[in-house]
Amino acid sequence: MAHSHSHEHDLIDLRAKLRGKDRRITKPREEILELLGKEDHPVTAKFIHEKLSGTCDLVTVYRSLKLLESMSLVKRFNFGDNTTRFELISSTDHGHHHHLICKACRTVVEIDECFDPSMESKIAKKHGFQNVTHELEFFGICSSCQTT
Amino acid sequence: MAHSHSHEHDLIDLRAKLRGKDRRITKPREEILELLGKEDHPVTAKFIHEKLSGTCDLVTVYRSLKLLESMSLVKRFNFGDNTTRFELISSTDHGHHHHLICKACRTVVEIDECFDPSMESKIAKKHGFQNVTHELEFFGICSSCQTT
DNA sequence: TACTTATTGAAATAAACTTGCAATTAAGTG
DNA sequence: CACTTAATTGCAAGTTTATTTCAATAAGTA
Repeated sequence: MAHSHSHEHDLIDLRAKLRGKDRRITKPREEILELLGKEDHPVTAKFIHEKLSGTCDLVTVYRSLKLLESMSLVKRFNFGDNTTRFELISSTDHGHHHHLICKACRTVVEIDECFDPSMESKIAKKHGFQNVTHELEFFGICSSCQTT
Repeated sequence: MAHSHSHEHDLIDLRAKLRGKDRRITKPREEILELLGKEDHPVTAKFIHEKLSGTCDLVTVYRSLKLLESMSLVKRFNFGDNTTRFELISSTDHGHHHHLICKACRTVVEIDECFDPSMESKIAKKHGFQNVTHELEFFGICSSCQTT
C-alpha cells in the first residue's frame, strides 16, 4: 500500500509510542519511518540503507527496524529468499494484508482478500493457542515472466 | 505429519525421479530423505547435519536439500526466524498443509484446514499470474507458554 | 573391472544480521 | 540555556546461514 498521505501520522505515532519509555526520537528512526511510508511494498534493511545513502549506518537500520517492529509500527515479512523485508503497518488495514510474489522476477502485488477469520479462531481453540495470527503469501509467475 | 510407514516409498520416489537424468542415488540423499521421513515437522539443514552426525558434510546437506526440493520431494518453509526449514512432501497431502507455530517456544503443530481454493484462482486471474500457490502459517502462543 | 562424470568434502567466500564498546546526542532538570 | 544522564549511534569484529571452487571420491555403465 502507498502511504503518501500519512507520513505525518506515522511520526505522531512514533512520538506517542516512545513517550515516557526511556526511548528517544532520533533522525534515523524518523527517516526510516518516512521512507517506509513512501514504499509500496516490503523492503530489505539493505534497501533502506542504500536509499538513505550515508545518513546512517546499516547497523542502525537493523536496530531501528527491530524497535519499530516491537512498537507495532512496521511488520516483518519473509518471501523465501533468505532476507527479511519490512513494511509500514498502515492505519487503514492495521498491517493485515497479503502479497502475491512472482517467483521469477520477485515483483510484489498487494492482496486485500483474506479468508474467513473464523478459521483462525477455530484453529486457536482446537489447539489451545492464544493470540493467533497468520502470515499468508501467494507465489506464482507474473504476466511478464510467463514464457508464452 | 509423521511418515513412519512410508520410508520405502520415498526412496522409490527418489530412484524414480533420478532415473535417466544424469543424477545419482547417493548415501547422503537417501539418509536425508529417510531422516525427513521420521520427522514430524520442518527441520533445518543444521538439524539434519547434526542428526546424521558425521556421515556427511553440512554442504552436502544443503546441496541435497536443494536437489530434493527441485524434484518436489521436499518443501521449504520459513517461520520468520531467519532459517529455512525442510519437510518431506507426503504422498497423502502432496505437501499441502500448514503450520501453527508458538511464538514463544517455537513448537509446531500441523494444520490440515485450508481456505477455499477458489480464492487462489480468483487472485491468479485478477493479477494475471500463473501457477499460483500459497504459503500460510499461523502464529500464536501455545497452552504451555501462556502466562496464566 | 575400468571408465566417465556426478557428487562429495574442505576451505574459502558471501550475505544477513548481531554484539561490544567508545563517542555522540536526545531530552529532562536546574 | 547550560548541564547532566543515559539512550543511541558508528565502527569494527563476530555469528549464522548458505554458496562457490576444486581436487578427491564414488555411482552407474560398458
